[in-house]
Amino acid sequence: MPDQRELATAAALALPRFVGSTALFHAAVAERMAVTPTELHCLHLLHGGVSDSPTELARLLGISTGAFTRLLDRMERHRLAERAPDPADRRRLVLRPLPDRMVELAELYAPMARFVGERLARLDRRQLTALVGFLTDGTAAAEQASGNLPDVTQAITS
Amino acid sequence: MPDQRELATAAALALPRFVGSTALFHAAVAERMAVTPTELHCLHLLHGGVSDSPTELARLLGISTGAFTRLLDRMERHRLAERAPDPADRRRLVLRPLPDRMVELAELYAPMARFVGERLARLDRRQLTALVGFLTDGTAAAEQASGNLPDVTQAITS
DNA sequence: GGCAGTCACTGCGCAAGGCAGTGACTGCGT
DNA sequence: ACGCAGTCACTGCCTTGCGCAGTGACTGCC
Repeated sequence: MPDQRELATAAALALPRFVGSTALFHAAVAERMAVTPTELHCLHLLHGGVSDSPTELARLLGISTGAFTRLLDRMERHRLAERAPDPADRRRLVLRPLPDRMVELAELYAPMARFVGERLARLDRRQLTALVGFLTDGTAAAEQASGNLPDVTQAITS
Repeated sequence: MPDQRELATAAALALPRFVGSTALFHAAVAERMAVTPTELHCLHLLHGGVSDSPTELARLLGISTGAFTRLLDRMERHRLAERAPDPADRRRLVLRPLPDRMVELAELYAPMARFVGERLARLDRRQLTALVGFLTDGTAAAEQASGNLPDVTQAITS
């Protein structure tokens, strides 16, 4: 019977592996759809309503706006998304996800979606709250940490 | 006050964002160390004792063995790891992580490590158990699903 | 003792992405 | 009103990580 401390250590070790294997799964799905992982990632952001702005999406994907233009070219060619003019600002674009290949996508994600669904259904309120809190705060922490990495040339700020 | 169902939905939505932002954070750390994200990922697997075999690591990283050879070249050049002959099988190699840049790495990870540590310390046993279970089972599910994706050409298996 | 299988490795080609520059457009300042 | 700095998506050019297919070295099974 593991104590609190051992559990925390186990969680800290399991976390990076989970992220790694999940990323690999995404890559496998992308390959099956004859699409790059970045395209798939962008499609998720688009479909999730996170943003529809090229510049913002490029930032979230961690690529330059130049690279994002080609990414969009590919996504249109693969019928994943489409460009639309922004009536409020003629410099900008508004991106829209296309439903074309969503069925295919949902099918590929089905096993994982089922796993997540079943696993979450087994948790009680307190456990779910903890999980959601950890994930959302972790997302914010990761985003903030990405843009504000400590200076490795300095000594450790004990 | 969200009910069980809303919490599960929130978790399902928060999960991919967490994975995405974490991957982006890793990429930022890698860039700071003048190293590719794949090198960093490999170093983690190596340092975590997951495996020290080139073929196995290539599989875990999702790249070919040929690409892994160049990856190793870079990692040796960057003083992240080194090759060593396997005395039991002269075809094989045994890889060893080098401690050289570990301090730098730990420093870059410090903010996230601190966040994770603090967040986990706030959870009770039941919550931690749920989190660890979700992560470990999720890792296994993702690995299995990667190698066994459903066939999208077939009709939906209602 | 031969032989299929596996190991790390290599030449070649591809394509995703960075960088720097471009034209179109915006809104602020005077 | 008008210029001007800033921002938008976009475009050549280049680098580079990776896949593919083939190679020599080595293993263990008949």
